[in-house]
Amino acid sequence: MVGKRVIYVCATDAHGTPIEINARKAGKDPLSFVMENHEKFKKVLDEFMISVDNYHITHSDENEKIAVEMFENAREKGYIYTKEVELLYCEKCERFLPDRYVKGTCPKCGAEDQYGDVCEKCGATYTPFNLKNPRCAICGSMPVVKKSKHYFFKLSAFEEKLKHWMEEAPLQEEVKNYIKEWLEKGLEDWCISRDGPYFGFKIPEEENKYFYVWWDAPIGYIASTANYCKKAGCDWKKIWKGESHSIVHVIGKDIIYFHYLFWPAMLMASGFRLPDYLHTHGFLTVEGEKMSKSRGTFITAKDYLEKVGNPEYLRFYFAYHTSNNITDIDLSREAFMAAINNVLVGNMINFVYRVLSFLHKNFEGKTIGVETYEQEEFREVMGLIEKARESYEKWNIKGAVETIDKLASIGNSYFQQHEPWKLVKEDKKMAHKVLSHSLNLAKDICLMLYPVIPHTCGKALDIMNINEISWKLCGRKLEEGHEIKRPEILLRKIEKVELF
RNA sequence: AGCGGGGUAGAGCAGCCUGGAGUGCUCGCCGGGCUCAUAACCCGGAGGUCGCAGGUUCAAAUCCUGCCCCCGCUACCA
Repeated sequence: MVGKRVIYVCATDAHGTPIEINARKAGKDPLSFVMENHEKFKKVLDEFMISVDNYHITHSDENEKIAVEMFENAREKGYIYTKEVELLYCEKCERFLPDRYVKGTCPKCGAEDQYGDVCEKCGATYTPFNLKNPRCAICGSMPVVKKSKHYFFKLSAFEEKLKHWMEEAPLQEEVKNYIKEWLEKGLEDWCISRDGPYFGFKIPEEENKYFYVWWDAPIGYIASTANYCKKAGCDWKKIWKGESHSIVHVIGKDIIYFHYLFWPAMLMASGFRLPDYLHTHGFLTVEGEKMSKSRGTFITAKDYLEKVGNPEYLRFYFAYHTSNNITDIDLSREAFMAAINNVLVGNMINFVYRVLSFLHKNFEGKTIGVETYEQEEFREVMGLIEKARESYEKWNIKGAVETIDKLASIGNSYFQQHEPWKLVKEDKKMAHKVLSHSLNLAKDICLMLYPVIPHTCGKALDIMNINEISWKLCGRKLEEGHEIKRPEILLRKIEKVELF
């Protein structure tokens, strides 16, 4: 909208132990299991109007090729080595067990049924070897200790470079503080291989060893770009190795260290450029609690569509609550209703509609020429338009929405003060001026809110006969005689929410 | 346990870095107004010992120390 070209790539994360195990439980092979998910995700993106330019999957030819290349590249430079390690092995399942697949009694507080790496009761951390009465989380039998050779990535070699990058890059302060801990503690080398059975890419020259999912998952960003470029005719290497583009990642706070430590180190090791910015957001809670299947507060995108319907309500709710920090955002029935009914529909959309409706009924939908935003009531408007743009650019979406909401309040207030419904009987020309000013503001509100609710704003802009969705139209007056179409209700309030 | 984030009106936030009267925003609540608009909109109001206790300072929500509570992470779960 501001004239910059954006390539938005993403992918389904296909690999890992849980996928392999869940597929098996469902009686499916991992690939078809994952492809089913992939199709579902694509559908959800589509239904929520998330316009990803390329939605790929990490189990792809491009990704395997680049993952292997980056591995070979790092190996040539001496950043990869192998080491024998002792791991727990389940003889019945014939597999090595990741920490989370071992359960037992906490060695510290004696709490039963705890994971192999952390006790949820007392918070102690340990290795699965310390766990009392260890059991395989899949079949329940007693695991044995078994040796295996594994590949390690020399993360420790990148400590200084990462420190430097963290200091220089304009990243969120909370995340910098958080990551400092790892850097100050000293980085350990990172095990990047897993024994089969595992769903992933095979490591070259190995029989039964696979890349750990977090090796190839972030490479999926590059692979998705490569896949896009194949279709769009661009050069992914220029994007990921040159300076022609900015690279921005958007992630949740649970995967911070993969993206701020391991991933940049991987890129450095194999001659890629680093991301320019990473935007990290918090978790979604429901009624103040973690989403929980047993409490019935586990909501999927599909549940939402079935129970509430309009994806724009949720888009707006998230936008209205997402600021540029890693605080969790809470989805509660009451807050949801208030945001949609009072803020979005009541204030913002209502202003747009009352203007369209009045102009259509009284002036045949035509404006007269007015110099916009010069009078006292609109003193703040140009500044607010600029503020909204800045907020969007700084990933402070909430700030942008609040600013647009304020513009709607200015509009409503202006409309009320000038009472065009009275003026139209006494001084029709004056009333016409008021409506023309109001339409300019309504147009700007729709343009600015377009990224959040594209369907509704698109509909409103179409009624206004605005065909170009561009930020540069914000603050620009409509020509004398500009005509609108017959308006219709743009967005309705929610009667009730039965999400959970 | 260690580390990170947070604790500001009934709810959700901003303000804190770079001290200057609790300053602000949204919802909710109360009172009034308007009737163009989707019981929408406008004006006014009530409501807060800024988690607790100390300290620094002429002055602390803001800086320092200790404590309490909530959330998250702690590296082969992804």
